[in-house]
Amino acid sequence: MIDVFLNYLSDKFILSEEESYAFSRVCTIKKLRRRQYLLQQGDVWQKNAFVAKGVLRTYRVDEKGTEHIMQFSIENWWAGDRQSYHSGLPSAFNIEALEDAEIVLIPKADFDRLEIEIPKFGEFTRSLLERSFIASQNRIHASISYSAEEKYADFTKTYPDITNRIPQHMIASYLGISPETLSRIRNQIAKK
Amino acid sequence: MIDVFLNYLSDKFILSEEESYAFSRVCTIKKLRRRQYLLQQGDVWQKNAFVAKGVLRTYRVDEKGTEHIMQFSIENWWAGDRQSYHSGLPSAFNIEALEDAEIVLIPKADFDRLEIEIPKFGEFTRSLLERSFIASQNRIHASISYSAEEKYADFTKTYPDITNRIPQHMIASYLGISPETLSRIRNQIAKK
DNA sequence: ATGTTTTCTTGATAAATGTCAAGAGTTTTA
DNA sequence: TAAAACTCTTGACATTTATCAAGAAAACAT
Repeated sequence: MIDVFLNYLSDKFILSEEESYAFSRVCTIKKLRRRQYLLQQGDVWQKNAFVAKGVLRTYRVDEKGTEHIMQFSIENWWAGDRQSYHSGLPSAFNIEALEDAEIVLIPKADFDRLEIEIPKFGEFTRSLLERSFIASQNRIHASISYSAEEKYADFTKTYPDITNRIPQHMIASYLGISPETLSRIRNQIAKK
Repeated sequence: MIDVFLNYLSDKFILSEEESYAFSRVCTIKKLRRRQYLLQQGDVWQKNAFVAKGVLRTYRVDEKGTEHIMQFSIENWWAGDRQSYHSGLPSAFNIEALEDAEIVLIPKADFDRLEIEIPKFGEFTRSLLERSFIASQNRIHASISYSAEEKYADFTKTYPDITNRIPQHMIASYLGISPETLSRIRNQIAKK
């Protein structure tokens, strides 16, 4: 499964054999069963997680016990909690596998070191962060501008690969609407 | 006004005199009157803008003509459009001064070069980006989890300096609620 | 200083969305 | 393979929020 990760990297920038080895040396594989947690609220997150297989959800639970999904991560995506990663404080998030999954883990210390030792890698993670930021700006725009129906249409268009792989009520949670409303929206669309 | 910018930088990392000079050489000052634009939809954004004085708003206009505010920028903050900056495509945003403002501008080419020539600066802009990303994650969390009243409480708590400096209906726009609803929420709060 | 524009409020009403509850269909688990 | 858990749908109703309209107050511009 480390191959999946090395292929991903070599697709993003030119990777020598030594560099490839430097990565493989610091990677560990974590296999998760469906419903199993990669991170639980209260734990400190000090690593980087690359999804080689499966689907994860990152979510928070509010005082009323309602879950709010911040992110889905599928193959070739990353998961984690940047806030806890940088602050060293306990995380407010849970990260859970929605399907059996295989995750490539790199400890923070190694990851941070490799970013410096392999400048192309540092540049890549920066551009990843830039794109993550832009994606989150787009999500904010959708959430303050769109109706529930428009939010759903935007989601399915932006993430077609995720749409059919996860329960509908989780898409509703991600969009900040109730599962019943989403069900009715889909019913409306089907009638058209 | 470049002093304000140089003070800001030297507060963030140790800045030698030569480095200080390197920055001042590439900066230009743009004075904006209230209502004047720093960026208009359709223009390509290829610079970095630091607010030395005043308040800016970054917003989009939808098909119905409704404005949606993505960001406010006050003294010691940055403004711009990262998407246009990196893609070279026309911006979907407008950036407008809400008060007379003074902006320090650095062309993209110079900025990108200084990030490399002065590694501490590159690290700083990266950490700025990390913090911007975390802030936008928090905004997403608020927007999918909170009621209109909670969103307003969260805003005033997170940005007390902005709250009293801009018209209420613009906070409503930023939060994705109608100005009437925000007015009623404030009325409720006042009664308690 | 005064006319103009902007901002905020309030009421009446409409529309969107949420909540609760029940049931059918599906998938998972033991 | 049967029971349990989960998922989705639908109806009835409640609540939240938006819209439209009008007027008062405040800020701005000449």
